[in-house]
Amino acid sequence: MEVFFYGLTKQLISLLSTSPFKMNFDLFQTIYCHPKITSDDLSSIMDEHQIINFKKGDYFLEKGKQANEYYLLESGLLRAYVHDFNGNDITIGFQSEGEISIEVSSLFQRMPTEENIVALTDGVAWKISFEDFQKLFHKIEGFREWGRAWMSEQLFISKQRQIEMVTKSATERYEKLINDKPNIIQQVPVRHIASYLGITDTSLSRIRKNIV
Amino acid sequence: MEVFFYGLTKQLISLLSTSPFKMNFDLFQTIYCHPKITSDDLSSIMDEHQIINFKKGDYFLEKGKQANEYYLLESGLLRAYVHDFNGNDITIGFQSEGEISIEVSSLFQRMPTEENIVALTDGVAWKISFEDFQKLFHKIEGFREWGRAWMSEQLFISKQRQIEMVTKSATERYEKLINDKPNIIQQVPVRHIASYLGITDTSLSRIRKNIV
DNA sequence: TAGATTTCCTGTCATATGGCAGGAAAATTC
DNA sequence: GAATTTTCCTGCCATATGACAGGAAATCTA
Repeated sequence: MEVFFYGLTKQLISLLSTSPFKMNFDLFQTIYCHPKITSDDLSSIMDEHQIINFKKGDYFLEKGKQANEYYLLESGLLRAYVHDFNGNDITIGFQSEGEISIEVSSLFQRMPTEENIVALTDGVAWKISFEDFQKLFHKIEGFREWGRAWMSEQLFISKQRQIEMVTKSATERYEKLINDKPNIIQQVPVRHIASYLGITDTSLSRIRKNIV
Repeated sequence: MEVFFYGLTKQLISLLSTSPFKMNFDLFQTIYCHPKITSDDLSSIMDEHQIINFKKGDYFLEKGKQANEYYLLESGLLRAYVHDFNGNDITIGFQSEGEISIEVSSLFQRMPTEENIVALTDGVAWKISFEDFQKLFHKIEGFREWGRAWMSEQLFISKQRQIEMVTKSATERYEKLINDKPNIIQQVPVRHIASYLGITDTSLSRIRKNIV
C-alpha cells in the first residue's frame, strides 16, 4: 500500500510538468541522484523535506550555534563565511540553485559551528532535520551510499581548491570562477568574491581591470 | 557464541600488554573510537584487517589506478602527492603512526585516482578492502556513524587548511607544522615540506634561516 | 675512499599582492 | 531630491615570494 502510494505519487509528479511539484521533483532527483536510490527511496526521502521561503539577509546558520538541518536550494543564492583570527570576514563558499547548503561538522558531529551562512537573495529551499536524516540514513541503504558519495565528492572538491589556491595565480582563480559560476560574478559584491579567492578587494579590482 | 568469543578476545588482548596484539588493539581503539561502536563491533571490525609490512619507497597508490583498500598506520610515515598542470610534484599530506591512509574519492566513488601515496620510511600497516568495509558499513550502525564522523572531520580539516593557506603567511604555516607534526620536519626532505606549505624550497630555506 | 648525486642554502633580480588613502560612482535612506 | 553610506577603482610604496643560478654539504654508490 505504501509502495503503491509512493509509486503513484512519483508518476503523478512526473506527469504534472506545469505544476510546482514538477520543479521540486527535478530538484530532488538532481540532488539525490545515485544508482542505489530507487524511486520509492526518493519518495521517502522527499517526504522528510519541508519547504521554506527566505529573504535576502536571512541567516541559515550563525557562529556558535549548532546546525540541526540542511537545505536543498530551489532558488536563490547563499554565502558561507568565517571570521579569521584578525576578525576579517572570509567567504568560504557560495550555494546556488540546485545545490545543498550544509555545515557538515556541526550537523554530523553535533557541535557548535564556526561558520555563518546568509542569504544574498530571496529564495526557496527545502530543509530536512538531523533526526529525519538519521532515520533515512540508517533505514535506506541507497541513501547512505549517496551520502557517502556526496561527502567523498565534497572532500575531493575541497582538496582541489586547496591545490588551486597555491598553484594558480589570483587571476587564474578569478577566471576559473567566471567560468564555473558566472552567476556569482554578477550577483555578489566584489569584496566577497575577493575573500573567496583569497585576495583583497584592491587586488581583485586590478585583476578585473586587466581582464577587460 | 560469537559474542562470547569476541568478548574473550578483547579481554585477552587488553591483558596481554607485552604482546604485539596489545599495540594493535590500541591502534584500532584509537582510530575506531566512537560512542556507538561497542567492543563487539570493534572486534568484528578488527577481524577484517590484515597486517602488511612495507619498505621505504613502496607505493600504496598510484595515479590512474583505483584504490581498493585503506590502511591504518601502526608505524612509519607516508606522503600523498599530486602533479599539478605544470607537472610539479605537490605534497598534499603526510600520514604518520596512528593515522589512516585513504584516498576517499577513488575508494568510495570507484574511480581512478589523481593521487600518489608513497612510503617515506619502512613501517607496518593494517589494511581493509573496500568489500569488507562495505559489509561492515551496512551491517554495523556504529561503524557507519563513525565513518560519517570521520569524513566530517576530514572535511573540516580540509576547509581549515584552505583558510590558513590564504590568511596565514608561509612562516606562520611552517611554525604551525612544527607545532602540529614535529616528526615530519625531521624526517621529510625540505622540498616536500615546502610544496605541502604551498611555497618553493627556496622560500622555505629562507624561512628556516630566519626562525633560527 | 673517490666520484657522483642529491639536498640544501644563498645571492640577485623580477613580480604579484597587500596596505593605505583618496576619490568617483552607485545605492540607500530620510 | 539631498544627504549619507556603501561600493569600487586607482596611485604609491612596501614586502613576501618566485625564478634562476651557483656552490657547499651531505648522502649514496661503486
